[in-house]
Amino acid sequence: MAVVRAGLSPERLTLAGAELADEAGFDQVTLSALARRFGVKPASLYAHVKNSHELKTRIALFALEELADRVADAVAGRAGKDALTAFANAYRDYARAYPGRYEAARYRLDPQTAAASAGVRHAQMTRAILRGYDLAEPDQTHAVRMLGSVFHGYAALEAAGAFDHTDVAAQQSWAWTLDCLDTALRCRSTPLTGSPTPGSKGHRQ
Amino acid sequence: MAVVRAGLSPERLTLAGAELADEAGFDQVTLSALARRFGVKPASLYAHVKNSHELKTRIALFALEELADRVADAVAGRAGKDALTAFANAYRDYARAYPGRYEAARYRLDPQTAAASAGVRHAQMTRAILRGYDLAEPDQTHAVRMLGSVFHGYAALEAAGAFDHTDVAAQQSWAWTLDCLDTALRCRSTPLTGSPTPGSKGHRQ
DNA sequence: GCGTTTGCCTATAGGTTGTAGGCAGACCCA
DNA sequence: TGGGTCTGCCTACAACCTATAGGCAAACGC
Repeated sequence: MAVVRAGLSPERLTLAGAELADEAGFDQVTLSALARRFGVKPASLYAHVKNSHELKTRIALFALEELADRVADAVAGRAGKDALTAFANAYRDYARAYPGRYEAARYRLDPQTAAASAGVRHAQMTRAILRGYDLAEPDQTHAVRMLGSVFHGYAALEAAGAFDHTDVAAQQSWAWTLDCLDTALRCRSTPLTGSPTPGSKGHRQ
Repeated sequence: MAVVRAGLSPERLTLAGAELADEAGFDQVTLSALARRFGVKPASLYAHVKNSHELKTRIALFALEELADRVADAVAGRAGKDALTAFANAYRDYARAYPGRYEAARYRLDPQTAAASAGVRHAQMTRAILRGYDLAEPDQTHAVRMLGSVFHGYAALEAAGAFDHTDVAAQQSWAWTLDCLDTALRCRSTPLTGSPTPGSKGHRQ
């Protein structure tokens, strides 16, 4: 019987796990299922990943990185509302195209792992977007959190099917929401002179 | 040996499951763990709940109901921004006080179960809040989704510890966000007369 | 008191996690 | 080319969770 090695590696396991997550859900990502996918016994995987938690952590880090790359691509060369929209769409599109990976990206990481993850790039890019809105600290931090909440919340609710029961397209609500955020952020901008009137267009860049 | 019946019932199992979720996380809610909590064998629970999925569904429905009750209490007799803040705080406070139940409330329900759940009350109450902002359809639906996204997103990110790394209190960002939402919604209101505020592109679908 | 129902039990099977140790092909070097 | 080592996947096993089937005794109705 020709014994052919499966060619396992942490990277291949991570990628296959991400694919499995997209197909069956992140909670279905198990070492047994992954072993079946490679035509291998479960115990063999322990030579490449320490345990189930490490595998999931690797998938989470991979997804965070991939998402950050896409967002970075999307916002390159854009500013203001244009950048906000590009960022938001890249985010939502990823969550829709790769639901399992997106779910993985929300896997709880221990603090130091999180600090070394692409999660920090996400925060940095969000701050970059906000440069177009002239927000001083701590308002900028507040805005980072608000945007993160909206993006994640929308993706999560949409994925959960929460928008399926009403006959209004999720796409339209998304556009409306982004428009609303842009307006709100411009209202909050701190122009060098003049009164902060609602709807002031004092954002540079 | 005095045989004392444990007094199991679907309701007691649901409540105990909710408590277990708050203590150890919703993913740790297992029939075995629940059986241990009652000093009973796992198989005994199958006389009261069909399987693990049904138990989790019951906990989810319970949490949705409980959360809806709290929100209803909070918004009673309030309107406008006052109501918005009360709604939002009731929501966030619940997520912080009962993280496991809140997680359970996001458990994926099949469509008809969801339609019969307290989830519809949540949507109705959100619409009630928005009566103070004079939004015509489909803007009202858009706003319902945006608010839901922010509330859920903020609770989820906060629970995940996403706000722990920056030295700005989550409470302040929360207040800022609510203020921002109030402003944005007022900008979007459709007064009987007067010019649309800058930033609104007359999106009436 | 008798029969039925209720409530939890034991026994059992299958699936997933994780550890320990074995074996053979692949690789390195002389 | 041959010998030694390393690598990669294996079997075996123990523990835990889910789920089903069937048993037994207390509780209940009359």
